Amino acid sequence: MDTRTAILEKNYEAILEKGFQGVRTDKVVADLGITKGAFYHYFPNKNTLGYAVVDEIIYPNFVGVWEDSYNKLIKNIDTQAIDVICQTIEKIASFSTAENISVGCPLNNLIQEMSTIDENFRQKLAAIIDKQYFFIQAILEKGKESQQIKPEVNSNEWSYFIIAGLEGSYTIGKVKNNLEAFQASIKSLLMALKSLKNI
Amino acid sequence: MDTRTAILEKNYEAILEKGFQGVRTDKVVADLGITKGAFYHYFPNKNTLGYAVVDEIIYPNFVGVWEDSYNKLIKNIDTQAIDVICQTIEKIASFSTAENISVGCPLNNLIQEMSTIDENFRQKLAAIIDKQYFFIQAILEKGKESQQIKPEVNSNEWSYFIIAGLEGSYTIGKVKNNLEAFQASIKSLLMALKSLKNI
DNA sequence: CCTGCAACATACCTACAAGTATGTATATAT
DNA sequence: ATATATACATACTTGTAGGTATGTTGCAGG
Repeated sequence: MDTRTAILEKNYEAILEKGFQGVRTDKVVADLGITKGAFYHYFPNKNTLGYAVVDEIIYPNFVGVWEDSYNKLIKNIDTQAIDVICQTIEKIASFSTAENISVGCPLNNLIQEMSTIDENFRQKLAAIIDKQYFFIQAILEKGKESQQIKPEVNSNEWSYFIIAGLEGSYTIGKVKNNLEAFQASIKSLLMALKSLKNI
Repeated sequence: MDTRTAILEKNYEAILEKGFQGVRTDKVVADLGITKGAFYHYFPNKNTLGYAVVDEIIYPNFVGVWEDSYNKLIKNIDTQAIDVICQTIEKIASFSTAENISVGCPLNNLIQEMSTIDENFRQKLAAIIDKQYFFIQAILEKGKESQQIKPEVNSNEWSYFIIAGLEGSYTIGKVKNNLEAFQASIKSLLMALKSLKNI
């Protein structure tokens, strides 16, 4: 792996543990056997590193799953839209374990920490939410078109709420350091979604 | 107002703006016309100030609304449990404006920023969530007892999910710096809650 | 009236995070 | 073979956050 990628990924891990402001880039890259010089060769400053982590690691990770699900739905036209969403949520949730639940959701963490104090961060993180929203809303609209979903369901409101429910569940799991609480919250989210189905 | 309270409240405001780690306590108290000496007279260190903010400001604020609602319900026995919850959420949400939505939820912010890097913070913040959970679950159980709520509703799962939905909605509003997105998400939460009513 | 403590102010210290300046080895092009 | 750029390492600088040490003032109690 090239050095720049290694720096990015190690810092991503460090951000998960300590938060962006808590990261000491020189100590992080020391774990890679390299020094400050290498870091500042690839990144002009710490903030730029943070932006790169968001754009190159978090964005593809957090948008990709929803994009995949959307593609799955339009290819497989008889698939239930709500089921696709539920499966995606279950897939996302399955990455959480009792050991890692306390780190929370990387996206959520950065939003809370950085979006008020750095406008660049805010915009880049908002772009991720916007893309997630885009695909979820498209899925919901597909479901409404094919009469799988109740017509009174507002896809705009529900798209935001699905993201909110997910992120909020991470918050619960993180602060309680408890996987069961996270999963309990997710279960209600899934149940609420199933109630949107046309009977 | 006494000096200690003034220090607490000013720092609370600063934490909202900058996050706990971003707060410079000496600059904060300078706005009060006092100096570092006063701060360290009342607090042994910065972390202890943070704990006091959580215990003395955030806890009563964020638990109080749910406690009030619970008390309202048990006094007024013909009140609908779900309606009480929805009204409480609406009340909480009504504090958010286009101007302050970017600040996010103080509780949420601190959880994301501090709960992984300081176990004391985590426990104090978790205690708030636990109390909220306690009252919400009690309200849901009351509703189930009096057959206002569908029997298949799991009050444990839904209590967490209500908190998650609220906090997650704040996250959306904060990162998008957009009150409408926050309110849209809240609307879905309210709709989901109403679907729990026995018909 | 004087003693002692509460309630601050002022000045100082120390660690360290972020960044800079410079050096050097290796590869590549000419 | 030489020049040049890339990819780092090393050493240094600077600002400042957090905390300490030492005043100073005023008032309450004996």
